[in-house]
Order: sequence, then C-alpha cells, then structure tokens
Amino acid sequence: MARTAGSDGEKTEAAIRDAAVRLIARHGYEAISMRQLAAEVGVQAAALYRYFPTKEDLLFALMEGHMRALAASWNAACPASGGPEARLAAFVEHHIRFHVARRHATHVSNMELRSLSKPNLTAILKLRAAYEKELRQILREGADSGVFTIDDSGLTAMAIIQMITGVIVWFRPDEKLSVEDVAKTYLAMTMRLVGRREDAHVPEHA
Amino acid sequence: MARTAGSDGEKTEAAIRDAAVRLIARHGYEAISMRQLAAEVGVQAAALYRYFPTKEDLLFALMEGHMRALAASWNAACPASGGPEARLAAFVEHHIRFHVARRHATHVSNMELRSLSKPNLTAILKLRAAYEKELRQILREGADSGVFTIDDSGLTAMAIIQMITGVIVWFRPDEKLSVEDVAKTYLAMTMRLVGRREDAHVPEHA
DNA sequence: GAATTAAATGAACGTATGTTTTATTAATGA
DNA sequence: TCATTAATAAAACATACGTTCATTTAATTC
Repeated sequence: MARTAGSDGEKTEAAIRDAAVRLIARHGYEAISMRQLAAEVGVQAAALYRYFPTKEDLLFALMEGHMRALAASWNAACPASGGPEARLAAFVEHHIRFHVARRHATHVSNMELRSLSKPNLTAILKLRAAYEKELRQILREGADSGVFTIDDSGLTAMAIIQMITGVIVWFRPDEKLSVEDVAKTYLAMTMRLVGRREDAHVPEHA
Repeated sequence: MARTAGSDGEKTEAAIRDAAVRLIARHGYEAISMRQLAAEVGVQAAALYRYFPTKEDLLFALMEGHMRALAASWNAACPASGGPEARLAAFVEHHIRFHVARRHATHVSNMELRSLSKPNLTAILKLRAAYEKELRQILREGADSGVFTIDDSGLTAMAIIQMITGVIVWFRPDEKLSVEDVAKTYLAMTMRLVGRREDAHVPEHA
C-alpha cells in the first residue's frame, strides 16, 4: 500500500500536532516514540517525516505555536485603555482562561524545555520572556501610581505567573466549578497579593 | 575485573542516588539511561541493579525519600504553639528553605510523576496530600478565627503552594539575593494573599 | 589462612528507537 | 487520458535501551 484514499496533507499535519500534544502531555516527550505517535494518528512512522524533519522539530513546532498563540491571544484581549488594575485583571483572567483551555499544550511548553537544542530553547525562552514582561510592566505602572504595593516587580511577576499557571495542575472544569469561578477567585487573590488599594487614584510619589 | 578496591555498598548507593537526582533533574527520567547514570557514578550499569531492582524502583526511591524528608523536616520545624499567622509564616519559610536547598530532588518529585506505575504513584500522591493538608488546616483555622480572609481554603492552599514552590524555577542564591530575602518577600505576599489582619485577635463569627 | 560474603565486572539478550530509502498508490491538472 | 506530484507504506539501518547472567575480585569472618 501507499497513499491512502482521502488523504490530505493539511489534515494529516493537524492530526499529528493534535496527537503529539496529547501524547507528550500525558507521557512526556522522551517517553513517546515516533511509531506510537504515528499509530495514534493512524499512519506509518515514516509519514511523520514529511511534515517534521526530526522529532525535536516537531516538539519545537508545538511549543512555538503555543507561545505565538498566547501572545496573539493576549494582544487581542489586552484592554487598550484603563489603569493598571483593569489591565492586571484582564491579564489574570485571560491567562487562566487561555491555559485551562490548552492545558495539554501548556504542559508540553512548560515541562519539555530541556529536550530542546540550545537555539530552539533560546527562541522559546525569548517568547516567554516577552510575555512575562507584559505582566511586569503592569505591576510596575501600578506600583508607580500607588495603586499596588509591591516589593519587587520582577519577583512578584514570577510569583503571580506560577500561581495562576498552577491552576492547570489540579483544575478540571465541571458543574461545580467553572473556569470563570476559578478566574474570579484567583483574581481576588492576585489583587490582595499586590496590595491593591481601591482609593488610590493619585500617585503618591512624583 | 570485578569488585574494586575500597568499594562500599552504602557509599555506592548514596552515590547512585546523588547522581540520579542530578541527572534526572537536568535531563528527565526517560531521557537518561542506566548506562549514563552508571558512568556518572563510575561503575558498570549492572552494578546499579544490586541496589535498585528496576529503573522505576530507583525513581520511586528518590521521590519517596524526598517526600519523607519533607514531612520529617516540617514536623521538626512546625511551631508547637502560636496562632495561624505564626504557623503560616513558619510553613512558608520552611517550605522555601527546604525546596531551594533541594531543588534537584524537588524537580524530580514534581516532574516525573507520570513515569511511576499506579501503585507507586498512589503512594507518592498520598505523601504529598498529607503535606498539603497541613497548609489547608492552617488556612482553615486562620479563616475560622478571623485572622485570614479566604474564599476557599483548598483552592488557596494550592495557589500558595504553586507560588512558593515556583521559587526553585528561577531562584539561585547569590550575594545580591539570599534565601532569607526571598522567603521574607514571599511571606509578605502570602500574608497579603490570605488577607491577614493584624488587629484581629478575636474571632468575628461564633 | 581458608571459607564466606559483598561488590562489581563484562558480555550478552531481546527489543525498541529515530531515521532513511525505495516503491506504490491517490489526487490533480492538462 | 496521461503525466505529474503529493501522500503514504514497507522494509531496513545502525544504534541504544533495560535487564540478566555468569564470573571475578575485595573484604570479612572464623
């Protein structure tokens, strides 16, 4: 046998990406084989190499796609106007919604960094740093205008990101607890964490 | 060749555990081979099987050791007297100090759970759950006595643990920032996060 | 100093891995 | 209808894997 009836390159590539994200999230990148992945897609292992030159290129493609989608999604959701408080709220809610909806891809992007070659790793870390910078700037603006009380904006940004990303470790949406519920609670915790003062509309210093 | 001069079972086992934690933390459990590990220890692969029946048994031994050490250490550090605020402070500071000091073992215990068989996984999760329960109880007591303002103690416990464990991802002690500095800052954030009120010495309800 | 036990070696086993090559079939456009 | 190209299968390659086995040497005991 060779080419199968109804086969389509675009669909096959999408199916490979889908299956890869699912399998890698569950078993880990090193633990899965190209044959396993191919079987999940319903194809022979050799067929994968028409779409991704190597196993690592596949992993990198998944991570890069995830990070770019995150940046684009936040770019679309980020409020054009509004103070640091509104922007922080938007950031937290968007982050949780986005990552809960894509927890498999998030797991892959967070846990499999060590399987990347140095140039690929650098590229992903650059995308990640750009995203984290968004939060850091929001925090700094809030601290400067006196709305937030923050010791160190870099350290606080890391703490918040760890906290809100951690949602995907334990949370599964059901009838009792929706993503919105969780996002609301985490937003409240975040606001307390940054010492938000509702009455501070005027900068205190300079 | 066979038994080497000066060889000692206890020392070899300790060396295996050490090297395994380091290698697995860096490259991942699935990524390292028994031959690689043996080479790091300075021994042949077959020698490892005198101490651990299988590769997975080795992983499990590392994780179990780490979790038991954590429980024992917290047990020793936990203040016998004092209110929820003092206990929460002790928990956060101990947690950060312990995990920063053992970040390799922590990485292994947090990232390689999926490589455990179901019974082994269950055992580790049980140990982990017991530890997390400690924090949950502190939070509940604080909420009941009105010292803390908390929506959901379970959810808040997860958020705090994710946040304070996340320290090991970015933090490396140096002259500019010590573990004590970081622990202090994270404690302040935690206290704000749980809405600690310094003036609440009397329960508000009941 | 002989017997025993503990610690490690070196070779081998069967299997699985990522990847390449070659051949074959389905869809596409003239 | 017929060439062309896209998509896949099938088999093979070299290597690496976890693990076992028989053996050998060092330390310990009597």
